[in-house]
Amino acid sequence: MARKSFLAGLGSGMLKKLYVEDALKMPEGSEVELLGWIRNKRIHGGLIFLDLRDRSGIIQVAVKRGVVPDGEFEQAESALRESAVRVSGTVRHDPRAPNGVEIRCRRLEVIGPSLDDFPIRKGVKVKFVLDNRHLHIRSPRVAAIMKIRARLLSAARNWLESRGFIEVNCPSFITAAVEGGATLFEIDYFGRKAYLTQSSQFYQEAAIYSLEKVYSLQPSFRAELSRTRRHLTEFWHLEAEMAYAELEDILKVIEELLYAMVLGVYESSQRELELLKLKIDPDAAKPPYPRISYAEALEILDRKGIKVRWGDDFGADEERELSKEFEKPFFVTYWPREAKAFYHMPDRENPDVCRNADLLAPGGFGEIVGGGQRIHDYDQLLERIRENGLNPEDYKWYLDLRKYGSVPHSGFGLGVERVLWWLLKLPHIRDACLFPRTPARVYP
RNA sequence: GCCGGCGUAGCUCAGUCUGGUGGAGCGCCGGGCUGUUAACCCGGGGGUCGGUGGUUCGAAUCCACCCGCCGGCGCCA
Repeated sequence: MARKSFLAGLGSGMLKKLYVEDALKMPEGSEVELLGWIRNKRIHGGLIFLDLRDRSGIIQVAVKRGVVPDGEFEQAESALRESAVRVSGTVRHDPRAPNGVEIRCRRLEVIGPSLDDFPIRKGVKVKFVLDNRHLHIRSPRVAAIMKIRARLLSAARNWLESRGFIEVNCPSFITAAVEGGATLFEIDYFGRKAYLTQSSQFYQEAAIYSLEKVYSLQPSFRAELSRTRRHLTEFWHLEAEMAYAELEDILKVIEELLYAMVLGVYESSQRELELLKLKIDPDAAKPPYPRISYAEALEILDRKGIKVRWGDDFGADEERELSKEFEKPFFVTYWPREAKAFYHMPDRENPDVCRNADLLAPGGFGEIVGGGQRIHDYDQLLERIRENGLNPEDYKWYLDLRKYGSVPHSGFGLGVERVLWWLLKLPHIRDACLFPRTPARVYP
């Protein structure tokens, strides 16, 4: 990398060379220059303590009158929280400093002053934090979650690529529902009705006839007025589809992938997990995962005194109770036809159930992945579309896929924020997003 | 969509039951302070009490409607 960056014209080398976490590890007496933000400040007359934050951590900077030029001392005195500063000085190992290390400042420059008192501080309420999310994301906790999120996705991509899946990018504007009509965001597409996609599944099913094993990672949109800690209106959807694959094949992909994601976070993010006061046990996500059928799930619930009518989906209570029975994520397989979407493949022996599965996380977190085998026969798919009261015209191109060399295939969709929510035991799924979108919130 | 809660200073809240000139802590501003850890001490400014209408001599407070957000359910990843 060229040291003379495009920023060089702005001044004496703005390019950042050192992060706080590195400075914390440097030997006594090292000369350093740090660029960051003032997280907090304590003034004692001729001595000021700054807590300097950057993306990697926080370090105390001691600014003494007489040691730094007077003008710079006064700048430090008047700088409000979250002012951006450049400081240079000497690393001192001092037990009086937090973490035992501080910078004795010799030069200080306010690069970007805070024009107002920074509104985010400890003790603010949920509404205020969410209204000021654009400022709140500066907190070390949010930064840690976002770093982990990036590594989780990176691990997922690496694993899928290593298994021969090819990434595809699918449209977000669509004309027909994948799941059902009620949950689509309708938009005006130059006078025509269009919708925001709720899944890329159908496009991936098309793509397997070209690329055989594909995946995509992009947002899906659900116009559900769901006020719960596990719903977003916009969420990142990791979906994959494989040609020549039946139910059990895709279940193996799901469990291996999830394990790779958990392992990826475990191996890359100990610092962040520590900051979040979390311990991850990768063995608790190690395949194989238990597989219970929908029918078996009903029996378990029945033994616990919870009656579910055959054909009904599980509610929040049922999922929670069921997930208490398992230490690892577990599959609930072979759902009744009437509980699931039309494209799921009915089972050969028992056509009342589908060859599909939901993956539920233990500890009451509920569904994080849904998937299964798709109908690949033209007539069977047409029949199921009609049975569901849908118009085959709306699914013309999707049906077309069954007319030219159709093969058994399976796929799944994984909710990225759901996985993070479960893995990091977050209080709310919105904590897994930089700027969450919920029914009541599209700002900031 | 349904059930519940909340809305008073920049923030966190008290005051509402029982109507009578709006308060505290923190932040901010001014002063002091050379080892703090959410520093501390002294002083100061700061409000359409979510909105509209009503009752009343008088409404943050009582009534009606509306708006916004939070928690849960249903639905889903």
